[in-house]
Amino acid sequence: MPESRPRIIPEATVARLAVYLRVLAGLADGGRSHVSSGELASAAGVNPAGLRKDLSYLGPCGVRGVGYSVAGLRDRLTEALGGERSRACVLVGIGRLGSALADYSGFASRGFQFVGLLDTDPATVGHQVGGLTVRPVAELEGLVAETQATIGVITTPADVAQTVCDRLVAAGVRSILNFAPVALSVPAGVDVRKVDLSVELQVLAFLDQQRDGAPPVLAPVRATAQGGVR
Amino acid sequence: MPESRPRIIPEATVARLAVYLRVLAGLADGGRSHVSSGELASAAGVNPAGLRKDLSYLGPCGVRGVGYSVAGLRDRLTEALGGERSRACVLVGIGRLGSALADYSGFASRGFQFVGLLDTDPATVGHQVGGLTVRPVAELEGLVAETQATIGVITTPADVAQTVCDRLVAAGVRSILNFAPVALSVPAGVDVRKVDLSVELQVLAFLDQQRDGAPPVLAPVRATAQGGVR
DNA sequence: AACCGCTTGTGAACGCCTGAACAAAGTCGC
DNA sequence: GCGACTTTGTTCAGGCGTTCACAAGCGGTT
Repeated sequence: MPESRPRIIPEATVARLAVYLRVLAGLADGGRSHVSSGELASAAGVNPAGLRKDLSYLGPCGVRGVGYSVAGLRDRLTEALGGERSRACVLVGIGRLGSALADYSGFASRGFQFVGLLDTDPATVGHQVGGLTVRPVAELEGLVAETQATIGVITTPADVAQTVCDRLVAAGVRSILNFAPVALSVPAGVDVRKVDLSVELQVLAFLDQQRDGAPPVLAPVRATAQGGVR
Repeated sequence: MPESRPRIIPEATVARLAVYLRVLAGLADGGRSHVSSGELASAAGVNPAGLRKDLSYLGPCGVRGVGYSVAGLRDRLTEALGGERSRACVLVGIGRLGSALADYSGFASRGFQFVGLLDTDPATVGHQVGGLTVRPVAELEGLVAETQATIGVITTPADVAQTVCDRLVAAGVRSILNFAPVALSVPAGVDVRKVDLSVELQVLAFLDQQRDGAPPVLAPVRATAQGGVR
């Protein structure tokens, strides 16, 4: 069984696979044993054909005429997305947002465990957040080396995000989730994903304005925004 | 004056315009009067040619041989993205994440003002968060009608997100930012943008594993830093 | 006034992703 | 045991977004 990696999986597909996995976990808790692509796609908010295409990157994993085994597909997706093993994450910048993330149970339940919380503010250092003690950023390098953390989450103000990022990379972190509103530059071999909250709101504001200002037919209106048809 | 909206602006472009606007605001504060597309693109983490194409949707707004006027471009982007006018937002679900968002200064500075915080938990209702008092969700309809809020932010648990969404839409909200890990279904004419934090982490975990497990040539590695958020 | 360098704006090619139609395959009913 | 129905997996075409490359235009200089 050496193969099973014939082609590479597009990043957009990987993101959707994570969504399917979550839906499947819910179905498994509900006692369901099988699902069709149509039902799964409806729950995930995507097109059934696209869902089947996504799953086909993993090789055949359904039964024609029946559908997909909930437990079987869940296990295969879990393995494809990185396995069960817990991944150590370091969080830098324990403000309001950082505290919320440190407490967010949705991470721990998916195998992501925060092993260190760092901040520069002496008033914050020492506090307990989500079961961990906030430590000074000076301990960043030692903490990463000690815990073998592979993921860094940056929730600092924009002006120090690049510096923090550089230190994380130098310490060995190769995956970074950035909430600071700046474009981080990193060497090749390091992945960055950016979440920009105010940009999301601004896009909504634009769509709102466009709707009001241009009543005549504009873009071909999506029949359904996100959810399933019928 | 004939409106200058000959073509529609792709959503991906709109998201980047918001980023450019933020960079320009920083440059204006720094006293800069002009920028080139190369410098602006570098600061925003995109390709210079793509940036020029994005800006071209607004019509010619630069001077050849010189670059873009910082203040002029900032004003034009501001207008294109919805103007200066403040937009009223309602936030439902005042947990850790909701509280963090209610306090986030990045929203208010861009014209987004929370006019109502709602929660079901009696222990949370009545608390002061970000200068507002948390109110029970029963007041949702009245609040939206009274404040003419156009944007709703959902930070509730997944199982009640759809119900909250339906009530927001029925009350008149036409733009929704969803942090709950479910696909919301809405009628045509309502826009939903979804932020899924655990999916972001899971994509990073996948890329990490792929790097370790498949040393042979994979996808053409981006030379520059920022992968992008589609 | 004309030239030259610099930067924008745009046209075209490339690649990726999405959405729909078709064939393969397995199961249920008789 | 055989036929028909259901559902997957795949193939094909279409659209969208991104990238490269070049012509057009403006300022400064001689």
